[in-house]
Amino acid sequence: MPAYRPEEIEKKWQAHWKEHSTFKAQNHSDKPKYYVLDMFPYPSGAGLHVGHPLGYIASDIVTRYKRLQGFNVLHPMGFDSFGLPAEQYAIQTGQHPALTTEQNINTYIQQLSSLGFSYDWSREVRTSDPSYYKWTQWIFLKLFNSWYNLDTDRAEPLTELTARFAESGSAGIRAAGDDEERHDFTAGQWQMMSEKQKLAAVLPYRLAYQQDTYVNWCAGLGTVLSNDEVKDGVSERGGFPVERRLMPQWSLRITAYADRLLQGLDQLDWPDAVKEMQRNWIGKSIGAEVTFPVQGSETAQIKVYTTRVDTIYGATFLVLAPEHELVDQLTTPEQRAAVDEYIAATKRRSERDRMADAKTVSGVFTGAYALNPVNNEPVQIWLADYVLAGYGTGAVMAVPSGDQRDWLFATHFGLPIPVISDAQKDIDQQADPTKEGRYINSGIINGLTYKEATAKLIAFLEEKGLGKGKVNFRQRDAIFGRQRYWGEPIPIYYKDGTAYGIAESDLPLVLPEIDEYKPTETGEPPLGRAQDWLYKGKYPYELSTMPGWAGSSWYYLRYMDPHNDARFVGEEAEKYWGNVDLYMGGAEHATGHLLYARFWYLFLKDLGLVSCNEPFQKLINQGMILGRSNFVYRINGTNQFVTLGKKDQYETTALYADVNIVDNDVLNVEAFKKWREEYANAEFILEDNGTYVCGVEVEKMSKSKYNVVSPDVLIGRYGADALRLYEMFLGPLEQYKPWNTNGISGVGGFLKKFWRLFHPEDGPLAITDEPATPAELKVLHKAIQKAQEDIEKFSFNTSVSLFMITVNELTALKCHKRAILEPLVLLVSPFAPHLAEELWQELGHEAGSISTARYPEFREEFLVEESVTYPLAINGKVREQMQFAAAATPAEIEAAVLASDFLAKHGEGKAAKKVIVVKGRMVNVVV
RNA sequence: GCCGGAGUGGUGGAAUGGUAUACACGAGGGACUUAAAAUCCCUUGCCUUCACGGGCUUACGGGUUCGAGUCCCGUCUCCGGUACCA
Repeated sequence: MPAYRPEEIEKKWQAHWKEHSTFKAQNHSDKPKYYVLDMFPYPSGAGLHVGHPLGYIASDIVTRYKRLQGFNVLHPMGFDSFGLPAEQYAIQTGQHPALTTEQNINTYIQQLSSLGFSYDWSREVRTSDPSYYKWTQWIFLKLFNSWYNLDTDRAEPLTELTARFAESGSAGIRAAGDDEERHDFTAGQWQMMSEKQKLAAVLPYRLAYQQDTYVNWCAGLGTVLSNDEVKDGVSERGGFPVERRLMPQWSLRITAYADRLLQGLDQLDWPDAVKEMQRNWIGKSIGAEVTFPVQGSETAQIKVYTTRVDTIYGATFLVLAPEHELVDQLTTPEQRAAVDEYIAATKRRSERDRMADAKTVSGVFTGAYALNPVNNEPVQIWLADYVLAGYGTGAVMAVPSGDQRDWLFATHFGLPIPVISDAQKDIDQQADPTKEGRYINSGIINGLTYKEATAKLIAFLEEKGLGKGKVNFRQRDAIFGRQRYWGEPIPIYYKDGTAYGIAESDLPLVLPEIDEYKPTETGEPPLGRAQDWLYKGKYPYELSTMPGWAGSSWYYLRYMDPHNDARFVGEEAEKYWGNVDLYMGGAEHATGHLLYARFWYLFLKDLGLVSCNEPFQKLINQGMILGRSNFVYRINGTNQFVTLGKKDQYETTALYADVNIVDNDVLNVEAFKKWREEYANAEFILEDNGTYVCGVEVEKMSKSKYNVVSPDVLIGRYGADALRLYEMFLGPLEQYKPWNTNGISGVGGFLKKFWRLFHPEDGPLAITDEPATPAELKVLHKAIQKAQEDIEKFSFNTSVSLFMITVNELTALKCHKRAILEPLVLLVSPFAPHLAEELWQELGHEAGSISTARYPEFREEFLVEESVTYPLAINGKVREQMQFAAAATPAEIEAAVLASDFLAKHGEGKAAKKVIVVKGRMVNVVV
């Protein structure tokens, strides 16, 4: 083959790999295992743009490199194929989402294959496939049939709980979750209960449970959303408003695992940013719960949660969430109207308004007083919407001298702001939350330090039964139902209004066909339209489906043993593959998917079904590739467009121009006229050199900005190997960086030069068996050393530069020797696998065998130099260079430098005070 | 506000505390060509000088060091996350 023709060799090898299942991974091997995982995509209708493959390319390089290093590598791909877009499309067109999803997946597979990824496609999974979601449902049933025992600190089967109920009732059982939802009973009472009563008693213990919950209701999507699906008060998908609403919902008790999810982070090799985000999301806080009796009431009391119990003597009022259950009871007749008005006003305001308006202080006095438990002083009870019903106890003790929010509130309503520490300053200006100093005006803790005071107060409150130390988490349980069609049916049916899990032997519960993908007339979810959809022909099924993150919470386990229909993953396969060694994906999943997947893993671990501590040992977030948008400037009120350099002479409007008709920011004017009908007669004011120059902005790639670049076009023009190299060459993997198609010609040129080392003048293969020279060996081994170092630290951009430098040097040396070029093919093969596979075969190896070869061995001895060039500096400024034998000692070098005319030439007549010689590096003369 | 991350040529970026600007794009000049594409060669941080050379430069201001893009302190800007969380 003469010239480098990527279009030919890439198709050839892709077909070969497919036909020979080159990358099929075995579940039994003597080799050490390595599991490289990409976050699987949702197959959208738009297909891939150049930003998507970035992480896949990087993980494929690691995969191929690890194979050459002798590992048995698992590198699978699949599809997160349930989801809203397909369903929205179905609503509009009536097309079954399964159909469009299938088409989209086929496009994805075709595109991914054209990039030469070495996936083991025999392990592909799709979350919407019943043979897959059978096991998603199975895990749900396990959650449904488990509770969390705080004494053993793990999940246990519900049967163990009910056995204890039968033996000794609910006494002494410590379970994760809200005890307020549960009732106490004796063993005798339990035995007297009907089945329905028993199930009701057990429900609040389950790890998958149903309960009336405040949810994020999104009317635009017709469903509830979890916290991580809501951004800035609107839905992440579609940007529809979201409001708080009380609804019966299925939830998963992720809060039971909050502490373990927090602790586990320490052992993970993850970016600090992601770990920190998870820590913040879990939001552990250590404080105390304190009870304030209500003045004039025998029974009513208000529990507050505080992290600063030491400031309790400064608490001059309490603030309750407007939704607090005692509000009605507390409100005095005189304040009734004001309170009702305030609550109504709060309800009218959407979540978004409340957030946008965080600075405004609002609140209302209930008229009631509580008693501060440490000194029995009466404190006013107020309502304000800055207190959240869902966090802590829904009530706070306000300490205006120590908390800025309380300070603003007190200032606004003219409440007292007593000083409680001798270290507090400028209390009339703002709150001072200092923990320094000693307490004043603080009863039993006067004169104590922060630590002493906290301990003393908690002991005091515990003794009186009015408080206790308490740990709180910001994280809420995860809402698990969606009122949508295109998701896994929740395997629950109702008998006489009580929820039952369907039998495991009846799984999967297959998604039924329906006539339209909309809610029913009565407002039930779409599944309400299914005809005769009843368990055992008589019991109605749950109508909500699982959220998008259900299937993605365990897919990495299924890849280990994807065709097992007896178990979610075979025991042996799970033991062999263990957990994921390298997980590559976007940072946007930091608090959603990555937290849920860890939660499910810990749960499965508790049940003895998996064998590691954490699912993903190392995580890398690839950065996003941003689009580079181009603009044209239309003179207002005309169809005239003015070039960037002259636009300031006119009143213009910037309009997007498709980047595919712009080259180096120069607009192809004819293509622009043809691009859209309204531009057919456009006129142009050009630069003086006759071109139309466009404006530029870097922003996210999206259709509406006409800045999307498709990999297909670039592969057609430069080849997949060039695209792979170029995406890596753009910059550090984790960084955000703009796409600029122009640069790809650079790596294209590199590949051609590489090819010419084997095929001089683009002629036939011309490789010699001559022994390599020391200079050539040095180039090669420098490359082996650095390529290896770079891959180990995921610095692929520098690897590509390294290859370019290496090829430039070998070209200059006119090197066409097998001894140098054969190892070089191996070095390049993880990056440009098609080219490498072709050359490997030309070099006489079996077709398609490069991935089973061994990585070349680095040998230090070839790098040893006889002489070294030292830069000579005066006071750190380099002035000259001088050669020394590599073996020269620092003393010899110093003597030689001082003996030379170096100081005379550059020393400005000063004498040398000191000479620093760094062996092999440089010489610095201090004068 | 709080928590992360980042600021180096026209652009993407490189640099174990040791010759800043590698590699590539773009730009300028040239060769080949009737011309274009492709390819190849040269120049390309800024200032100064006819030139040799010299000076300056890693967001800004300090510091540590023989020596700082790199370490420390302070300031500014940008990006991401998060936010009445008591």
